[in-house]
Amino acid sequence: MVNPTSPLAPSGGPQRGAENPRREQIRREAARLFAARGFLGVGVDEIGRAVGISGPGLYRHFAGKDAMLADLLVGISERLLGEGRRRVDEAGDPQSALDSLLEGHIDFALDESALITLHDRELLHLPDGERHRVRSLQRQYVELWVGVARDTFPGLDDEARAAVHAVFGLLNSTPHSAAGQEGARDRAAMASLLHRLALGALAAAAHGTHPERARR
Amino acid sequence: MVNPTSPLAPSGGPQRGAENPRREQIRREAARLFAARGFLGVGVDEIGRAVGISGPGLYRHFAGKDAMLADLLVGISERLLGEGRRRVDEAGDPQSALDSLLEGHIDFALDESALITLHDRELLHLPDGERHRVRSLQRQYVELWVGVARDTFPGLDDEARAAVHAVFGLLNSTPHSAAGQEGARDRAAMASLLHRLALGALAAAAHGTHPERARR
DNA sequence: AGTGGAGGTTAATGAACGTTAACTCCTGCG
DNA sequence: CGCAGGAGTTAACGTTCATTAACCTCCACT
Repeated sequence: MVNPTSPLAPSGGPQRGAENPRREQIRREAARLFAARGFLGVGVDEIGRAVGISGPGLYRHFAGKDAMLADLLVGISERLLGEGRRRVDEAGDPQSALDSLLEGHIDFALDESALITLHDRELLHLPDGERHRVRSLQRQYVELWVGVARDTFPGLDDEARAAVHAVFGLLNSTPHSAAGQEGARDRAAMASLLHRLALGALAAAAHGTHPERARR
Repeated sequence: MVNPTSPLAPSGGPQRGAENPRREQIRREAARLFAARGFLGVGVDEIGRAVGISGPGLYRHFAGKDAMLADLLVGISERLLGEGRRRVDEAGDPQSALDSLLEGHIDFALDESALITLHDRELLHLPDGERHRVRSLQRQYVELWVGVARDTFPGLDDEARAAVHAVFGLLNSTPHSAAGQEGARDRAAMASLLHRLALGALAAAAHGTHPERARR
């Protein structure tokens, strides 16, 4: 038997999901359920039912419920950081680096809102080792943004880190408004709006100690 | 015996917490624990221990664990909406109404970060009746902001609601950054930063369909 | 043909947890 | 004095739930 904690495919393989379709299916359904009712609010039987097998059958693919959550959160964090670094490397100047970071994060928030929800909601339910790993990845991602934001807006000072956190809160708000009431505004309009909101926030933070009626 | 679901003090009394010190103590500790480990992650014994009584003794003050969460979330929502309405009524023009709304929400986010965390994290664990009530209050609060935001920034269109949601995400990010790493930046600086970020975001959203290099 | 392992199944186990029962203690009051 | 009832206590109950055990069934490959 194979130890499910170390999947067969070489870790960090090329693209995620190509390794084992059943594992990927479990990931998808577990993410959806965890986002909807919380990690502790979902039973393994329910996850099993969602993928067409029942309860303990999941243990052929994951070492346990914790391991599913860990897999999801580590995956998110690695994808965000990897994509982010790639985008910054490929950008010519700080401004386009920031635009690209925004675009990437917005795409992620819009396309994988379940994962974004888990990202900062369920971190506390991870076992210690995995939690520190995810925290470390998140920290590196924040630092990547802080550097780009400082280069783009030299006015940003020690406030940069807090401003970046706030912008993440802004961008990650989509699950709250999209899952909400009105008929789904189309993706492109939402992406554009989020982009403008975030840039406006950072620009205003860099400006001075007070808004000084900067509106028109 | 008194039915704990309907507290002795007339509902909607003048100021919260004056009614029964033990009840208020339970509220405080429960909020702290729920924010730290999630509603389902905290047992009643643990809440009891935190207030110096043990486990089932809580049932003399609340009808159940659900009722504690409901009390907290309804309380938050009512305070936010009530304060918000008061501030809008007292303001002369839309711009100062928006400033006042921002100030109130920022104060709340900075001073009661545990409650802010619960506000959008644990709504799904409420029983149906209470959940609809909280949702209704939250919706009214959003509408209050949307109206003021539209008056202040006439450029805001049907995007106003999504923009307001995003600004809430921004303002409510403080638990993530404050509980985080660096030495607690002092309250005033953080409040000012959040104020500028939020105003900058809304102003940028009102501008046009694209940022057009609006930075300097 | 046969075998071994991957991927399922159901039943059992053991712990955690919310809630209730039954009982005690203290205090204010007629 | 007596007693009602608010505030706690511990013990018991019933359920839920993650995990393990034991067993089964294909299928790939020698």
